[in-house]
Amino acid sequence: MASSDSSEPKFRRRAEERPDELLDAALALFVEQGYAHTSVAQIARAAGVSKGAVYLYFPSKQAILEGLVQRAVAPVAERALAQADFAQDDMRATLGAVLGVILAGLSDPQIFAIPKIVIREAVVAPEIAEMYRHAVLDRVLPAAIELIRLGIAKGQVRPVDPELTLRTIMGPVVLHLLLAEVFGIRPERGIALDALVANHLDILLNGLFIPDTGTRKDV
Amino acid sequence: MASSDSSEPKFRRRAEERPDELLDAALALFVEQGYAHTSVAQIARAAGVSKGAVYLYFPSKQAILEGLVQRAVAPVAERALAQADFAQDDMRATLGAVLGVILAGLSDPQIFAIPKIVIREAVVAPEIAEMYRHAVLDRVLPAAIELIRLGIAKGQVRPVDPELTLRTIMGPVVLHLLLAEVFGIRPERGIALDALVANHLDILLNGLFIPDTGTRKDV
Amino acid sequence: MASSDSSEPKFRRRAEERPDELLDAALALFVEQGYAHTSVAQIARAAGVSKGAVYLYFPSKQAILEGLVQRAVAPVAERALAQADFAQDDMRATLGAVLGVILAGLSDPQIFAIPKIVIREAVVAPEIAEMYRHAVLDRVLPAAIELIRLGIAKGQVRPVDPELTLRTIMGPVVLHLLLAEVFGIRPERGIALDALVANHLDILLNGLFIPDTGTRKDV
Amino acid sequence: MASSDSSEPKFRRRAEERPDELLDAALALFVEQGYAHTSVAQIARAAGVSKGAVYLYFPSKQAILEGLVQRAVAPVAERALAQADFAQDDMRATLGAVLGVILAGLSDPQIFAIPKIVIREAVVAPEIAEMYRHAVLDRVLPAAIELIRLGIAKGQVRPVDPELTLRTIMGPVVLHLLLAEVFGIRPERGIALDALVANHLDILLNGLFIPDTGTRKDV
DNA sequence: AATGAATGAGCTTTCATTCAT
DNA sequence: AATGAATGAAAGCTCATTCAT
Repeated sequence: MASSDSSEPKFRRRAEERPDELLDAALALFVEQGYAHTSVAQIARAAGVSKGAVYLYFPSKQAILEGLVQRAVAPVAERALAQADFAQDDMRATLGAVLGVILAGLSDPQIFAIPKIVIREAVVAPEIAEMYRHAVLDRVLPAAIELIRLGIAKGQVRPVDPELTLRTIMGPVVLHLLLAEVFGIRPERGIALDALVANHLDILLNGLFIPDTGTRKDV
Repeated sequence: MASSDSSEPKFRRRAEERPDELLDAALALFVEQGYAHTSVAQIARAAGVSKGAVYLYFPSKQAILEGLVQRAVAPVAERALAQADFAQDDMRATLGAVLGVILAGLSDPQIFAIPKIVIREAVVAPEIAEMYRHAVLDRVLPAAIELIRLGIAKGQVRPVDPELTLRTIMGPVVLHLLLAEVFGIRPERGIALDALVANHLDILLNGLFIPDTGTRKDV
Repeated sequence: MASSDSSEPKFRRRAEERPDELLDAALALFVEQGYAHTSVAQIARAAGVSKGAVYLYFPSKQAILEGLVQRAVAPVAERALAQADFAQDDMRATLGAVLGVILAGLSDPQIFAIPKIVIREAVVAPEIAEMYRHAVLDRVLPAAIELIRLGIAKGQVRPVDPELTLRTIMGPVVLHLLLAEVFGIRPERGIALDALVANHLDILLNGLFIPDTGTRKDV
Repeated sequence: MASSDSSEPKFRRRAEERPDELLDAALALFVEQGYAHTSVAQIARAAGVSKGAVYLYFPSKQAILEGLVQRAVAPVAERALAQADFAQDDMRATLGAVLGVILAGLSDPQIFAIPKIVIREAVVAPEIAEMYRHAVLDRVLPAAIELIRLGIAKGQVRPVDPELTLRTIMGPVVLHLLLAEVFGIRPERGIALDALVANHLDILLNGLFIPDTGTRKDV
């Protein structure tokens, strides 16, 4: 406006850091108490600001949740897509890698909290589920399905239904975390994600059953 | 207003059936709007009683939810355990039967609603998750695990980790329903539960991959 | 309730009187502080109930204002229309009667408060002005205009524009009250509504000016 | 702030014009949304300054409103008094001229907005009504009353009550604008201020009624 | 002279729960 | 056994005003 010195980044109070601080505070509270039972006042208090200040950065409580999803979502989508790219060589190695990345992501409670909250709120705030779907699922799932399809085309994977097989591949991970996080049901050795993946991959590779006639690959 | 609709005989209404009617009303509303966004007044109205009457049968709103879970939980446990009992003969047939029963149950929205609500409220009301766990999971899961263990012992199942393998068996079903119900993501042909189970069993039976050396059993 | 004596009007807590009590309390506060500066809590306190109880009878704060307008409006419209009916005989007597009724109504602060509030809120809540217009103005003004038209047809009134003349007839009353109520500007003798009407009618009857050539009716 | 002689070449913005720009912005917003529903932030934004800057020129939001009234008030009083001065010759012409000026003024929405706002806020901020009264009404009304008194003394006006007659003269204009601006009630031909004044003057000159014995002056 | 981040009191509204009837 | 009027403690959100920069 005036004339010259406008290019310098003004030392704004905390304007830069505040949104992230608020998201951090909100995430912790949402994880602990759920979205509905967390008040904006609590978030403000936890972030060390006044109630009104929250509305300087987010127009509504729901926008905080949306911001949370957005922030958590971008890196996951990036990483997952990256995995899909170098996927062309060995199907089995790729599968292990992808599952590993996803597990690593989801096993961070800070990140796993997001889909958990999204599932919680989906009934009542469908636009949040929608957002999550657009930002995560609609990117990751088709890529994964394509991967399976590719494996079939290359003769590495049996001619299964790619869409349904995706559920067979990913479902155990989801259930594992669901049982552990929501109901506190964990295998004896603890969450042991690597063991889960190993066991799961073993079955995917070799099937679950021992054939009646013994021409099958050993285990 | 007062004293008009006295056409109905002032027979005492069935106090016995009231709790069930209230649970029915509550379930429908919880499914549609979620627990938090359903008011006691709505439940009362839907059940055709006054707000105060609700508190004659349930000491609190949460008690309604608990009652709901209790009621839904018993038959499921019964049925699942029944399946596990006659399971000893053919592992593969049994697996198909068990998955079929579970799918049939969960694909009824009225029943699937219960675990969905439980997951929603578990964060804030751990005693509900606890109850569900005790009444359903702690009965069904060990039985299923035992089943797998038995299969291994009988030489029908490969020597996998039974606990983790349970997740491989059930996970796809859970994920399938989660994607469909929460995010509206369904395979092209619709929910198609039988197709899911068929594809899943196929993989469990034959593995996902085509072995490099082709001595594998045909399908 | 119990068994037989249901013909008796139940002694509901105060359900019958409450709305009126709330409106009374609201009116007093609106008059004193204006609509915007009166909180629902104040209304509740003034009516001797809890804040929540207000919402048992009115769905919103604005609904209270609307209820106020409705309640004040009906009798005024009735009375004014009644005046218009017996109007056929003597134009001048009728005019005095009508103005008298309106003045009597408006000079009751409880009633005058309503249009004052309506005018205040019209900018921001047009639906309130709309309601007032429908309920009062659209009934009273056309009737008055018709009265003037009739007087012209019967040769009692000079061939003036009825619509505009209505403003000449009623305007002084409105201005009188506006000056008195809003600015505290009153004639020396006080509000003196009868004196205002008398002076106004005198001018309407005899004109304001003395004609240059003196063939005019004496005063 | 800094040390003593810091001769910065920064171009000072026109601090002189700021208050007026703020008043312009505030007026436009007040007209559109009302005082209560206009935020200081909106005014600042509309005037192209920061929220904080507003408080450099006005100590409070209400002070803006007061400034608005002050600014609008002076010219009106000037003009009206000017009219009253050259009024001594012909009563009727003068009356027409004065009403014309007032109408012209009030029919400018920018100017009419001021008394409208004053009326709106008078209940809650009596000092604003007070100010308006002192600056406008207490100057204009006595002058007008004196004019009428003079007319009576000169034998041009019938011996009416000057104070009350003022209401007869001005009331129709006020009512006309009130009906039009607040309730959207306009004569068929539109606001037609000149027609209103013509019709009104006609009645003031010739009375409303046709005398029973017909010795009256023609029009 | 100017900014805009920050405050905090206050608003309307909702609702699980109580209790006089 | 049943009612529904009444309560009161939050909740989300707004905004005039202050003040560090």
